[in-house]
Amino acid sequence: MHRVLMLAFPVVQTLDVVGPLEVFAHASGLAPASHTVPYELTLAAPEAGSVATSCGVPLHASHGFAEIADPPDTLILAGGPGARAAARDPAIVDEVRRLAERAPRVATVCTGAFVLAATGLLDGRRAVTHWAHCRRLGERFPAVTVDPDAIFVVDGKFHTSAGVTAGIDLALALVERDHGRATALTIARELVVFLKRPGGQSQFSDHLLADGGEAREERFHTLGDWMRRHLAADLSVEALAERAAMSPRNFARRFRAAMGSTPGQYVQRLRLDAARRLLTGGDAPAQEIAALCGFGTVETMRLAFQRHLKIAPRDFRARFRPASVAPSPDP
DNA sequence: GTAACATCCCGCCATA
DNA sequence: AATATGGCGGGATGTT
Repeated sequence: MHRVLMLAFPVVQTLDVVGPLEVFAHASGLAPASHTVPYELTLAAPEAGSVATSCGVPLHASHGFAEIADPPDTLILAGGPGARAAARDPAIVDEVRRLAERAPRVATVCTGAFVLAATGLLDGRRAVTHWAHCRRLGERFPAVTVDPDAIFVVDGKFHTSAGVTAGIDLALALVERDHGRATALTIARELVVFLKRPGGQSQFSDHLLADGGEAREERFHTLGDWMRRHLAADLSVEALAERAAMSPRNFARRFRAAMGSTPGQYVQRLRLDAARRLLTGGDAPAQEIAALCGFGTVETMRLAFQRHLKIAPRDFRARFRPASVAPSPDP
């Protein structure tokens, strides 16, 4: 059993936390062996109560770092709003160093690189972080060589990655090393389609986590959280604007600036996300799933799947259902 | 597959 | 003067 531990500072529902974890979670679901699961996932945060496990992957949440006795096989440091602050907290940095020194493999996503750099373990090594923070990383940690153009950088056992999609790429690379190219490609096929438009240009790109969202735009992130839990509600721009006490025009504009995608795109993504989890995670009828996720009809859901994933919900369920539930997997 | 219909969302500009 | 906001038009996109 390969243990993967992700540390987040703190956990919010951001893609740099969920994305890489989902890669490993799907790898677990695709395990051909019947008894062993290739990855055991744990998510931890420095403050009790800040762990969110609602992202649809099986997580064993633990609070605080000090109680984690044994270093994992792979240690991942997530980025996000609190990462740069965590890098200034000596207690947190000490705990991270203790784990990172002994873990055979260490990876960072986005601004998670700041925490790793603060431990001193990156001194004399090459690294990368989110493009908007590369300069700051180099200034704050002069002993680290920052490569601003890289998507992800591997130096010894240390892996650093740029933005959100880069974190997913990095996780895929680790899975590929562990289980081969075929497994990694199968996972990529499922995940990557969510991040690309049919034409190939990036739809939900790195600036989802761009700097602006550190505290000033907190309201949009909490709204996004509410939306995730109320997919069947009216999530039109007009309704959301009213909830945020803004005019529709201004709401749409500022939502885009804060979240990196337009309200409509964001809603669509949340609904597809929830639907594909319900499809692969249980056997509820499509009609029920469509209703739960806020698709007016099963036909609407079908079109949305077809448009964004190039596959019908029925086929999606058949293809990605975990091995333990599948009738008979064919090679 | 098509068509009618609804909603989204971005540029432009006036206003605060 | 400079910036944020709100209304409008209408092509693009999504829904039924």
